[in-house]
Amino acid sequence: MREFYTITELTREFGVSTRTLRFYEDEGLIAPVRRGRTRLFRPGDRHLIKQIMRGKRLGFSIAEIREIVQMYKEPPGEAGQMRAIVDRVEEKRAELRQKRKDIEETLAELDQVEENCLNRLAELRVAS
Amino acid sequence: MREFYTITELTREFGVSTRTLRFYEDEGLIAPVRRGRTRLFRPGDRHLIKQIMRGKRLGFSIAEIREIVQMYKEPPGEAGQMRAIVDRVEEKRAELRQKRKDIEETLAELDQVEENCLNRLAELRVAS
DNA sequence: TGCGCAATTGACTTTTACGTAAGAATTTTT
DNA sequence: AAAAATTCTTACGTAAAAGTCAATTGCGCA
Repeated sequence: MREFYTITELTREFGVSTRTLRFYEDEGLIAPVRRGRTRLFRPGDRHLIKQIMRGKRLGFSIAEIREIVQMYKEPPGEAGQMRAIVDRVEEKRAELRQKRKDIEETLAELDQVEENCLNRLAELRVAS
Repeated sequence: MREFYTITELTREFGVSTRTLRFYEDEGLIAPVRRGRTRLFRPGDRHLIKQIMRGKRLGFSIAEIREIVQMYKEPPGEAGQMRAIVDRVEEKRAELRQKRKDIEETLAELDQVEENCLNRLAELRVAS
């Protein structure tokens, strides 16, 4: 695994602009190290960006994505903190399950649309 | 099934404002009938709103949602049109499958987070 | 050492998806 | 009928998530 990535390498890989990655840094989602003023992205940063993109595809806001990635990296703390995290994890899971249900329903309706189209095509073939 | 719903009935059911429903009408997502100037929403409109909310939860933009609901109601046309719709349906399905994959991955990572927390809690209990 | 390219910061702009407020018209309630 | 509530249109405002532009800065290299 490579030690560092430049910002443009990652913009190409993920199909985003440099502005976007810098914006995510401003927002506290990633924290690449610097050589002088130039950002150097490590594999960990790259993986974080992957998680951010996933969150974006699922329609989570930056704030929500921040919450999620913070859960990933929360250091082992005391019991109360642990329980709080477990609770927040369960909340997010509930949201994700809702989204999954929404997807299944939408897929089912699209199946219906396709079937109607194919039936219609069959009719046209008979009629002609 | 009721014949008509008022705008506030639906705002309460779906947890949105009247502004939002009027906005969706401006955007061509719904087209309630009128009695005078007042909007009357039929069951079909209500169902459309349900689909819109699903789209929103999945992070689709208004433009994307418009595309989807238009596929639902496209009237039976000629063969070329049918094939075009089938293609667009397949595109949307691909997007939805990607989202579903994103959900599975996120759920798996959240499971991991929870497990770490529970392990940590167990450790704390032993140590005390 | 001078050139060009990539990277940086900062400021301003844009788009999306509504929120909010004003004022008039209708409808409903008392 | 008068008061209260709902709805309407129109218009301006705003937060989030970047896009765009300008003015540097620094690195690789011929």
